[in-house]
Amino acid sequence: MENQLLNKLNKEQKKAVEIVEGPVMAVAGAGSGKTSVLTNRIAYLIQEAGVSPYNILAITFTNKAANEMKERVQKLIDLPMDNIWISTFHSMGAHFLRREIDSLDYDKNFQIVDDQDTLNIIKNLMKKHNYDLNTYSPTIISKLVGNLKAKLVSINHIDQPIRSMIEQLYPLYNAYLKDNNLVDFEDLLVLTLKILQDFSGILKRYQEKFQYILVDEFQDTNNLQYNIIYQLAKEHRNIFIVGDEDQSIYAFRGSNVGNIKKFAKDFPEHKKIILNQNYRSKDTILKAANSVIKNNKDRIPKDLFSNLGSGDKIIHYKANTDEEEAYYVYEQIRKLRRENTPLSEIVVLYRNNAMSRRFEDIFLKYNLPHKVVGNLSFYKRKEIKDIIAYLHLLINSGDDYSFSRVYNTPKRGVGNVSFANLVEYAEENHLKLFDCIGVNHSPLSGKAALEMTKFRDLITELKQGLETRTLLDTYDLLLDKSGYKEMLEKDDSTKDKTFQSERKLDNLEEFKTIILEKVSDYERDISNYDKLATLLNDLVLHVEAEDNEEHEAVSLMTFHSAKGLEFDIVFMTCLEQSLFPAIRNGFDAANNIDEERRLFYVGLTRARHQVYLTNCKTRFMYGRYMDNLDSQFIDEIDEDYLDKRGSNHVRKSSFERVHSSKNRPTVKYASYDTEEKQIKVSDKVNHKVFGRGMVVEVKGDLVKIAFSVPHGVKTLMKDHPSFKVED
DNA sequence: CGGGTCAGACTTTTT
DNA sequence: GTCTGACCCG
Repeated sequence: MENQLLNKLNKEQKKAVEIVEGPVMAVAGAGSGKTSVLTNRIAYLIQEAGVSPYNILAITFTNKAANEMKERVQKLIDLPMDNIWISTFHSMGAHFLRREIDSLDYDKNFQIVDDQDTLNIIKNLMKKHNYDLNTYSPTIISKLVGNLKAKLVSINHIDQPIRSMIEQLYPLYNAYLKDNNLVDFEDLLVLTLKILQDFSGILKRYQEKFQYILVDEFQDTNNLQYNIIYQLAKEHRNIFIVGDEDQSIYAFRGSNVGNIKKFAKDFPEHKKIILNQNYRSKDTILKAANSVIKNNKDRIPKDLFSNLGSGDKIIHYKANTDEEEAYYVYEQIRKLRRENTPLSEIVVLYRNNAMSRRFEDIFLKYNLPHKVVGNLSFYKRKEIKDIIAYLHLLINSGDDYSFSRVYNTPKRGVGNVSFANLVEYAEENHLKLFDCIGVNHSPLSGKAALEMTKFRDLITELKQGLETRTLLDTYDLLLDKSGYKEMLEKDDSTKDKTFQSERKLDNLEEFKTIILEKVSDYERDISNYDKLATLLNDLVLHVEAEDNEEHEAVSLMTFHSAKGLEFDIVFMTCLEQSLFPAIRNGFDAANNIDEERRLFYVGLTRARHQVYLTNCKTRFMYGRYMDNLDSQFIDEIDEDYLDKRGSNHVRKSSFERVHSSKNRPTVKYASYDTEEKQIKVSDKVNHKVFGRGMVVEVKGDLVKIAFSVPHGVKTLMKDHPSFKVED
């Protein structure tokens, strides 16, 4: 049967689904139906080719994508697919290690630590070994350690004196992890690869298991991930990769577009399929996007096209101030809403999270429903991490890392001195911290000893009662008896604090929902202990509980988080040189610009119907005013596809193109200012330092401006860049 | 030991 | 402008 799995696909897409055997590389442009291809291919493998789900490994970039893919495949076929592995690299690593890590002499119940934990561990190690935290930034050190581990950088490339300190610290860090049975995010990949490389028996087993491998977003894989895939696929060679070099936006965290070329070399017999018919955007948008992306060097030319009609030009609006920019966006959205565009089909994109505030303020002020996507993760909040640490202690009281996090949260009157004594005692006697409480010759005395004993008894009690209570009851009891809840409830010294405490209490309540949702996914007949252990494991990997709130609201997010999404209307905001492209002092400028350009391209290609580009002349940010040039990317869009609006159009002739070779941060005043407005009495101005004021006198080149208290009347040069006349 | 104050930072992000 | 973290003092 020429079946349903294929009949909605075009010729190239069909090919990508039907070639079952051997390596296949699909170059899939934005909006070319990549997800359909992947899901249909998995369904095809199972239903048509008769491959067992057990033999399939599909790797996606995020957990969200993995869940979506599972759902979509399940909709396509009737067969059960419980034992299929559709996951991210990291959760795959976690699964794999749970089964195989004992070959490296770790315990199978290892705990995964996240970046924040890593940073804390490194900070503590640095303190312990008397490194000055001001001379060496723990953040940078932990980044370097991570890079070192992922083999992104060799120790030889690190300059002295940091190099020798890392040479000392790196082994200590690894030893700390291993001693405490901890595994960091990097380890999930590093150790997986190590096992695959060092234990041929294990490798063979997994090669046999994963006879069919699919990898999404291949341009975002790093070298470690590539090698894992290579090891698994090199025998059966049924590997299917999808990628688009133009959408590679994660080089800053180690992804390597070069892996696409590497694949071509390692699997020379591969078939290549190019998907460049776009089913998302109007043609004007695609042409604009093509005109921008073609400026990238070392790129295989590829133009997207669509049959969805040409559509309207891209609108560029340049405002005077950031506030005005946000207001413009609001006004346009209001207009769109009147024309019946659903708010959920509108997105506002910005380069970094700090830029969301202006839009939030205005939207809030005018009551426009909106949601800010992906700011700070729920799981990174202090109260959540604390409570998770408590739960870890219930699983394993010898978890010194969790112990140090919460032994004195809430305050139990156990300070640094007592804790240091405890640590020393534990080290001398080769004991876990928890087991040093209440022993003979205890290192603790007085209040500290008493409080720690209570703490120990609480954990022990809850641990023993784990199977006799429901997990929720245990959780409630924990919040209650640990004093954590009380700490937040009584915390009312200032109004602001009360508000924050309430939010924290809310979050802790919300955590119950997560427990319920996650646990309901697990098999019924496993013990509470196992449920809790699995839950904690899932949480570190940020396996999100489903978000069911499909509010009718405008989305606000960074360009990065928009990847993989699509909207009718896209606002690309804050498009100013040095903000986007974001220019970071010094390194690797040329490559950076290319990556920034890809990010811009990703932004454009999110839109189905209409793109708005906005920016402003003077932006107030980080407590400073700055005047930047227009983003060079606006200028790279072919003029035919651009509609310039607002009183501040940039005249192209005077537009100073900023080439990558001379990219200095342009926190200076734009040279292409619009038609000179003659300043006159009663004009309102906005001054960098003095704020708003009004012109009271014009005399030759000088003006007198009245500012509000405490500044008063100032005499200034007429066209001094420190102030602007407001419209 | 804990609260209060002041200096410094401040892309992007998933796991 | 806002948050975090180091440090000082009661």
